[in-house]
Amino acid sequence: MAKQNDFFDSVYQVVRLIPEGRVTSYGAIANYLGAARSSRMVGYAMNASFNEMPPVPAHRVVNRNGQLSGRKHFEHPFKMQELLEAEGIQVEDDAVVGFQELFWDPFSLEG
DNA sequence: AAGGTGACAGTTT
DNA sequence: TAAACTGCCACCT
Repeated sequence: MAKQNDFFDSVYQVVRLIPEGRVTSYGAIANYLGAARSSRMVGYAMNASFNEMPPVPAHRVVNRNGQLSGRKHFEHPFKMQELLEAEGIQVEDDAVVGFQELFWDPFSLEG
């Protein structure tokens, strides 16, 4: 049994479940993992997500305000916005337009 | 081994 | 109202 105890790996699995054209927040992922207090770790995990396989759609993860807080950690500061726009998500002032509407909750999978 | 870091979030001033 | 502070905890050096 592979030890999937790693918090990061758990985060990656959830992030990969984010549908295209949708976004979620770090806190939502942490909450889904039962670690609502570890929301910072979620973002921290994304920093290492670039080395993960398959690649994790980190661009679909924003903070609770819908701001692209982690855009500076991408290849280019604007890469995150481009990826979002490529999926039909409008980004304005480094924030997702209609974030609340595009927000995707991991719990929506269960029902 | 111990301390510092940080792509957040909630609370307080 | 907005801005600033603290808590938080798994990973990294």
